[in-house]
Amino acid sequence: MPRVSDMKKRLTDAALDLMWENSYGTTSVEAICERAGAKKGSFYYFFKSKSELTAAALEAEWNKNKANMDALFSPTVPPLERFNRYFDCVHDHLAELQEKCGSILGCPMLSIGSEVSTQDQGVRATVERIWDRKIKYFESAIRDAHAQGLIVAPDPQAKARALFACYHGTLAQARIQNDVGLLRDFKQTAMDVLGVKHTQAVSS
Amino acid sequence: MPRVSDMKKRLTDAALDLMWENSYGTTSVEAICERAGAKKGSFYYFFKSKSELTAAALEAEWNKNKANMDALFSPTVPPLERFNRYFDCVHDHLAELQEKCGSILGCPMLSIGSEVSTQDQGVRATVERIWDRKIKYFESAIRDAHAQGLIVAPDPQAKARALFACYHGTLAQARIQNDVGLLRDFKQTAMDVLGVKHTQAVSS
DNA sequence: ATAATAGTTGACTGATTAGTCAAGACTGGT
DNA sequence: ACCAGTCTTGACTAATCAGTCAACTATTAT
Repeated sequence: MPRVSDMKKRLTDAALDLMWENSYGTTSVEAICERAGAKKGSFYYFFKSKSELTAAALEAEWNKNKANMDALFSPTVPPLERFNRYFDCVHDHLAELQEKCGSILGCPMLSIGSEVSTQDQGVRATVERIWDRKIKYFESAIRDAHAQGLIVAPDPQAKARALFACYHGTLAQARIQNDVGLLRDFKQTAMDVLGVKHTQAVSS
Repeated sequence: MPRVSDMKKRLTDAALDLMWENSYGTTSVEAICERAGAKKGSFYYFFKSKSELTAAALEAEWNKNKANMDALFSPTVPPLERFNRYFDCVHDHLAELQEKCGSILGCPMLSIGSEVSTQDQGVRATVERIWDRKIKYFESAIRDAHAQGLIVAPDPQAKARALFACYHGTLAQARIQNDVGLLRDFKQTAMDVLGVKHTQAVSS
């Protein structure tokens, strides 16, 4: 069997970078190719459309982050501490990206998903699928916190979805206002949403 | 003085409709003109770019909604009840739009703002400016609720910003998942964020 | 070494895009 | 009636876009 190529990965990486920093709509196939060092023919050898590439890029991003998520939300970590570590991790990552590109970029899945949701069911469904996986981390931590009496959450899934939505709203605001401030304050808001009894019980 | 025209309003209305249902990027000047019944020359008579039109459309939308916001957040209404009425109002509006176009559309300023934030400072700043006005309604209601001992919110502005972000996250999720469910449940989440003592104290 | 296969290339199409412009049409105040 | 000024028109440019294709090249298992 013949030559092997890392072009597929280069293309998905380039696409996610550009779409995250700018948007889905303003990221042209040409620009993706240029950043990936590919010609358009190569692009269409691997993907049959920009839409399909985007779905692949989001899945690839998930696979890159999964191990880290597993570590952050390890059952060996106290449940509320998992959230603190996760929020810190995202905050630090976005702050680092801000130094490179000058902007707080928020969550690429929210930006892309909101942009294409009424027009591209493939990408929309991919975002939904990945989010369902991410929410499971929240749900499990909430269930553990409830079992330990740290919070009252008779419906962990609903609570997880609510917190997930609140967090993504905060990420979106941080992007639009280009301000990490809200992100830093979110840990407190999260504890409010979770209904934690005594705030200062959880350290960072 | 010669003829008067409602074309400016027709154009901003058409633009907001299309951008809300689809996106900023996929809404072409041609499409806006077609819906408004204008030719491209008219468009560029009133606006010098799509970006400028968008800012004008968002401001026009604000002016359309302001009176309603003033009524919903009237100081004559019990403070926590203001939120309930506001969330109901947005919910009903989005549900009605869903019947027309098949999708839950979320908040246009979040969708548009997130899409253009790194590329169009004019539109970005417009979104920020309008949001600052909207947050004032939240802030005032929170301050009143605090004064009445319904909640503990020593920093009403921060609390208002946090709640605003959470709500917009929920709107974004509702759009991407095309599901009103989260929106219906948000009233409870809002009470959690606000730190309301007894949930059922507020009726709807 | 060679052939089957995976990957690459660049030139191409046709559609769509934002934005321009000069000429003309309509209308309200006088 | 008529004109100043507001608005409308349609044809235009030049750029960019997604996507196609046939020919080509590099690799690797045998």
